[in-house]
This record gives sequence, structure tokens and C-alpha cells, in this order.
Amino acid sequence: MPPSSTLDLELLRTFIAVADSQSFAEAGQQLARTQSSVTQQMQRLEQSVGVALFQKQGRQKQLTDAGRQLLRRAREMLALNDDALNSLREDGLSGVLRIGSPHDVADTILPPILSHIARSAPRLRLEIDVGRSPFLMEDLHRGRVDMIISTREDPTLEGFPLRTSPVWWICSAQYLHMPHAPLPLILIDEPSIYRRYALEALEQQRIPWRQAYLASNLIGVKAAIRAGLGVTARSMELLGPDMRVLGEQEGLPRLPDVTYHLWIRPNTHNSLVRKAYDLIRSNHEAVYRSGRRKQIADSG
Amino acid sequence: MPPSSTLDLELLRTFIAVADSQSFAEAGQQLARTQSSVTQQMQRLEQSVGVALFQKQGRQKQLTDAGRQLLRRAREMLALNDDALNSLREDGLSGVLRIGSPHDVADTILPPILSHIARSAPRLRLEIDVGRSPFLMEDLHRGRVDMIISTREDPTLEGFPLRTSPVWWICSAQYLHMPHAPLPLILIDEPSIYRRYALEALEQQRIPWRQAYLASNLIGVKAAIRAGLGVTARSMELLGPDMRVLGEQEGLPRLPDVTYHLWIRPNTHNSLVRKAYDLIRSNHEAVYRSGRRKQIADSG
DNA sequence: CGTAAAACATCATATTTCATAATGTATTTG
DNA sequence: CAAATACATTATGAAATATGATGTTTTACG
Repeated sequence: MPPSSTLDLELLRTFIAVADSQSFAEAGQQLARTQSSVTQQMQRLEQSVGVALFQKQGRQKQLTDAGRQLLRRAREMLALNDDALNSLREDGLSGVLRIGSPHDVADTILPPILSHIARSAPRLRLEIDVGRSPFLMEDLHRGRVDMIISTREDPTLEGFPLRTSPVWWICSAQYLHMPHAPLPLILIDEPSIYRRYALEALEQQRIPWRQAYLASNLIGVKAAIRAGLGVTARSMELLGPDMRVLGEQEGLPRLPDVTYHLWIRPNTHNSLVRKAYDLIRSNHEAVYRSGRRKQIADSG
Repeated sequence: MPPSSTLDLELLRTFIAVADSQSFAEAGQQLARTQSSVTQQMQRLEQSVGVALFQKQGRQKQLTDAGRQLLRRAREMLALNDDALNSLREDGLSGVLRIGSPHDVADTILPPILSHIARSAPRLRLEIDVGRSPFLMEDLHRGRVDMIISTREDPTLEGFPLRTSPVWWICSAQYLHMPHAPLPLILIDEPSIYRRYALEALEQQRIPWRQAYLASNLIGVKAAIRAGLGVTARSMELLGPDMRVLGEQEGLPRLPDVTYHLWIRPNTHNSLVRKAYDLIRSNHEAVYRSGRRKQIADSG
């Protein structure tokens, strides 16, 4: 049989189940098929792509490089498939969903999430409130927004991690670093997780600093960076083409990573919000799951 | 039969053929199937998505809203399918591909193209040369790069249109417009299509102007805009969050659109370049074809 | 060692799916 | 109104696919 030009999404679904469960038999159980059927499906899948997806490892099978590559695509294709079906079903979400987001996230992490929602629920209207994390938290508690993205944690909320980003010392590309002068910091009013990280790290290493600019929001921080006023600690999401990163060669301390979470109020009964949350979560997990569970031979 | 949760890409392929040819029978011919088979496939497809994709229009069928929606997704899913298969086949492209691009394109149009190439041909190394269009043209003719993206046209080259963008008057968000003073222009040295558009339009409407800044590349133009030195004519790709657009309420003339083309040398024999070009082109057409051919009922 | 269990492969077979060919129905054309 | 057009329906046979039984290889364990 020649390699085909159109994959069978059912086979890909089985393929994913096999990779996730690390077993042909268990994948079969999950999908209500026999082990024999799974074996034959995987044989057909290999034929249709024309390359080996598995290799023998003892009495098990593990993924080849091509297999891991296909696994990523398969998740994407099925995520697209699910989106397409979701958005066609007549019970599609409609109404207004209010999302709160910090400025940097609104520029970087948010767009793909919005586009995903917009595609899955075309009749859903989105309202984005851009502001600072602590106030967003407050807005969420008060019900002024339905969900927020934030680096802050709040055990009274329900949420899941979207992404973990490194925090860097960021300055203008033109900024000239003076190793022995106090570090000119661009700060944001309390409370800010970045402010805290920066000051704690400098404190600990006894690095002198001065406040070069006090901003009340990220637009101000960006403007101050662009103007070359100094340095600020921020996740890589802030970084623009006219900026650069200072590191250990400039004697600046490493900073902890931050994790962006998507938060909603716990026990949210509004089914619109709940469904949208589940939608985002399931797509996020479908596409980014690689590495969260151990996968067959996915040791690289 | 209940609606399924996994679409059949073969059915989607037929669906696309039907939409493109506006006929069940012709779609069947294209795919070497009978008309009867096409009819049954489309019935199955409708059952599997659970909504009507077609409605009767005389003795023909036209797409419903849901149908048009699915059509877009179907093109995307098949583009993804083709990518996945391409990148798995062992004859995958490998080597170095040198792409020339203007600064604004490198920030906007280029990334999705690069990511597409990287996904389809993971063993291909990409080199990006960022520069100004006229020089890129020269680089391409001289063989210093393999393909370029440019707003300029050159009948001696082979290429196809990637995107058409409106050209706007762009300035800093803080820039204060003085209606009666000569318009402070941020210009780029000759030759530039934007420079030409701007000056011709101002000339024609007898709007006085002065040169506020002369840049030699886009980085300089951006810096001058951010510094609030004046106004420049550029496609929307340049627009950043700290900029805004001046329009007819400020008395500025409309400007012609520009079309970005992907160009290669004609009769390129280097099979790497040729294949990469075909890859980009076919994916581009698969996803963006909507509206180029007339589609069934795609009058909205 | 050697036997049992585990994990996937193979095979024969029954079932399901799907395309075809022939025919039917509705619509438009002249 | 007859012919032509465009899609629908039906019966049927061929191809694809799942199942259950059995085979092969590897590991576990006494």
C-alpha cells in the first residue's frame, strides 16, 4: 500500500492514546477497542505516513523521532478538529466574556488564547480589561471580570498554569551599563511581583540601586525603558526589538521564573464562564501536554 | 447516527472540492469518484458535524453559514495534514535557505511563514537577511539570497502575492498634529515605494510638507516616529502599540495599498529553493484561497 | 533454568463501510 | 411540455476494519 496523502484522524486519536498510556492494550481499553485493533491501526498509520513511528523496546514499543514529531502534529490536528466541531454545534457559547489581563500578557500570551476562543465560539463577545495584576485580582473577586491572567497566586481562586517564563533584567538596546554606579531601576508602585523579585535579589547580593523612574503601569515602564532611563525586572514577554537583556556578565543576579495562571472565581456557576474556562483549559492541555505525562520513549 | 467527534479528512477534501467547483458532479470528477459517492460523502459529513452544511438553491446546493465556517477550518486542517506528512517524509528539505526581508515584514508577515517552513522542513536551516526592498531586489538578482519578500514588482522575477496591506499615515501616539503647519515627514532615502506614494499624494493635494527626519532604514523610521518627530507613510505592518494613524479628519490624503510578493529568480533550478517556494505557495493558497475562486453561495 | 505472565503480532472471519451503477425526483431550459 | 441538468435514493458488491483466537517474543519469578 502506498503512503496516503490524507491522514485518518481516528488513527491519530489512537496514536495519542497509545503514546499517553504507553500501551497498546490500555489505549484499546480507553477507546473501547481490542488490542488487536490498536495494533492494526498503528500499522496502518505507519504505512500511511511511510515511516516507522515505533521501535521495539523489549516487549514494548517506543516512539521514534518521527513518532514524536507526528505526536505533536496529531495533538494540534485534533485540537483543530475539536475546535471546528465545537464552533459548529448549535449550542455554541454566546454572550459576553470579560477577561482581565496585564499589559505584557495582552501583547503576548493573550492573543493566541483569544483567537482560540473566537474560533471555537464565534458568537461569543470578548471584552478585555488591561490592568495591573493586583487590581485584576480585585476585579475578579468583585465580579467585574469573569477571568484573569495573572502571575499572582491566590488559593481561594480556581485556576491552572498557562506558561512559565524566565524573568530578566531588561533595558533599552542603547542603555549603557555602569557597573559601579547604583543600578538605575525602573519600578512600578507596590504591589508587584517583579518589584519584589528585583529588590529581594539586589538586597541579597548587596547591589546598590536607585529608583530612576516610578511607573504606575506597563506602558510607563516600556516608555522609561525605551527612553534609556534604566533597567527593570520583567518576564521575557515584555522584551521588544529595541530592548536587550542584562545578565550575569553585568553582575546582575538571576531572578526566579514567574508562572502565568488563568484564574476564575471558584464554584463559578455561570455556565458561560465555566464552559469558556473548560474550553481554554482543554485546548491548552491538548496542545501543550507533551512532557507533562511521561510518554513512550519521550525521554528526549 | 449520532454526530461523531472526529472528522474524516477525506470528506473534508471532497467538501472543499465541492465548494471550489460549485458542483457535486464536478467535484466527483476531480477526485475520480461518482456523483453519487460525493452526495453520500456530503451527507455523511453533515451527519458527523450535526448541522446542515448545504441548502437547496434551485437544483443546486449552496453553502450555509455553518458550511462556510467549516470550509475555512477544512482548509486549515488539510494544510496542517499536508505539513505533517511533508515533514515526516524522508525526502524532507535540508540545507540552507537564505531569505531577504524588509524590517517591517520581518516583524509581521515573515514569522508565520518561517514557522510554516520550519514545521514542514525541520532539517532546513533558515538565514534571514533584513534590509531595504531595493537592495534586497539586488541581492536576489545577484544570488546573495534565495528568495525575498518585497513590495516592489519586477517582471523579470517569478513570484506571487502574499498579502495586500493598506498604507497609512503613522505617527507616535503622543504626536500633536498641526493642521496648518507644513507636515513634518519622516522619510527614507530613495528609492522607496512609500516615499513615492507619500510625496505624490501630498503633491496632488497641494499639502505643504517638510522633511523632519531622513532615515536610512526602518529602525530609524521607527525611532523617529517614537520620538514624535513627525509622520510617515507605511503599511499597517509598521504600526506599534505606541503609535497611531492619521486619517482624513486630519486632512491627509488616502494612500494606495501595497502588495507584498514573495520573489525568487525565474527558472530557479536549485531544487531546494524551488521546493521551498512551492511549499510556501501551496500552503498559502490552501489556507487563503477563500474568495479567489467563486465559491458556492460565498457571496457574503 | 523453566514456566507463567505480559505485550504486541498475526490470522481467519464477521461486520461495517463505502463506491458504483442504475434509477428517481425536482428544477430549469428552450 | 419535453429534454436536460443537478442532486437523491437504492441495491449490491468490494474493500476496509474490528473481533476473537492464537502465535511470538520478552520479562518476571521461583
